[in-house]
Amino acid sequence: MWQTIMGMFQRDRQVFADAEPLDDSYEPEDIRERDEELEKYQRALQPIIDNRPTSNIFLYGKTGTGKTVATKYMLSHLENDTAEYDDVHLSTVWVSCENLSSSYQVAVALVNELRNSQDKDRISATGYSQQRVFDILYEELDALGGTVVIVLDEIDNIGNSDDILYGLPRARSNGYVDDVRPVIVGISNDFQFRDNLSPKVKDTLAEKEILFPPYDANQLRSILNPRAEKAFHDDVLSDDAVPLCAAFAAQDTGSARQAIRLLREAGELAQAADSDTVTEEHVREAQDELEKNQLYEGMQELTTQGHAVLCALAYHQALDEVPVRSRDLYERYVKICSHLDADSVSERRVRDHLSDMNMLGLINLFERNEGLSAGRYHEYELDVPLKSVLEVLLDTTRFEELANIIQSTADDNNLLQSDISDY
DNA sequence: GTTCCACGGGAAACGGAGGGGG
DNA sequence: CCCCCTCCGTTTCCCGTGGAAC
Repeated sequence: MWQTIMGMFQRDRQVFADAEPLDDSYEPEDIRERDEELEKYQRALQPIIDNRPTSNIFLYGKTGTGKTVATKYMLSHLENDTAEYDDVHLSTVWVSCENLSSSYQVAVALVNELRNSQDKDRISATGYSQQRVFDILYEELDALGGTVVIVLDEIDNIGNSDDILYGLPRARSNGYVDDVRPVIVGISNDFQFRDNLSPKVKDTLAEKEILFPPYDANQLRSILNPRAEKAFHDDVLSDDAVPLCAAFAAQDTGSARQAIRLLREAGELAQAADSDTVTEEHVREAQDELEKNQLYEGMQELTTQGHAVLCALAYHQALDEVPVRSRDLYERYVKICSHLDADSVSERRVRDHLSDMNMLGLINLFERNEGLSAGRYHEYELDVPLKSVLEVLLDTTRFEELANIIQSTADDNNLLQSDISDY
């Protein structure tokens, strides 16, 4: 496989002039294909300049539709422009709720964000009561004064623990804060987030909504073109590279992020192959590569229980006993757990793990219904090559031995041959 | 139309690991 | 020291559902 090569790191021919425009954190100076949304956004923020009461603003749209980038753009303009007016005092706080699953955690993150900018001590993520954290938060906000724009990115992560959205807009009318006017900008990937909020929150949360629809292929091309021009040397990109990236991304998610990653990956593949141009073929390879990585990461991030369930399914796959119904899979799973000297979870919980893995695209599910006494049941099989599951399991502590057993079982049944060719 | 089954969503609760604060 | 807080994966219930067989 891998061998040391002399001059392994010698500089390749460069296809990239400046890869930064293809980075996730790159902020373009103009935002394309979002004129209507930006105009609405600007109107929604206007009252801040006019010193009028401002509604909270919610942006809805799937990932990669420009919500975050539009917000960064609007806020930096807003900050610049408020500097002109002495009577407008504006601060902004930005919290990404990506890993925060409750209002409590969001409140802690907000406090820490506010304190961080003033070099005060952070507070820990557990230990306080919720009300205590909210009180600390109100104190910090009050100390800032003026208008504070609070951006809660990926706010749908908090699910139905939405107290923070009740508390913040009412902080002033409830007398928790005196000198500060909070404006919440919520960014959500989930269109139904609003509908699932509790009724008391819906009542208090006067909001303006802005929808960010997915991009189509034409729009993605228009977004990619200026970045591609900056990122690559002249004449490196073949004419069909950008349109193909746009087409793939438009078909799948309509996400600009996906299109950009695809283009970067294609560039990296072309560079690695020491090619002068980035071709259609490189884009196709990049698409495969990214898909594979996503599945691989999905598998690695499973919990021990998830790995055990996956391992059980892999065993059935190696025995060529697929699709397998969950009750048979469960028996295998229990045996695997006792072999590993690990606790086994209930059948109900195993079904949850299976449905998680189905969501990740790791496994296939078939619904069967045999009526009267056989009833309704599901059957499962792997949706990724057995070989790649084994690769992950071999790398996972506690599972190496089992992975080897499964591997030799699969070898006996000649089930790995075809997988190698698809992979 | 009725009957039957496993599925899967939901709710409540648990327990042990994070950590307050007096 | 003790009693308080939240979090997470889980258990243990309950219940509505689809659809072939009766």
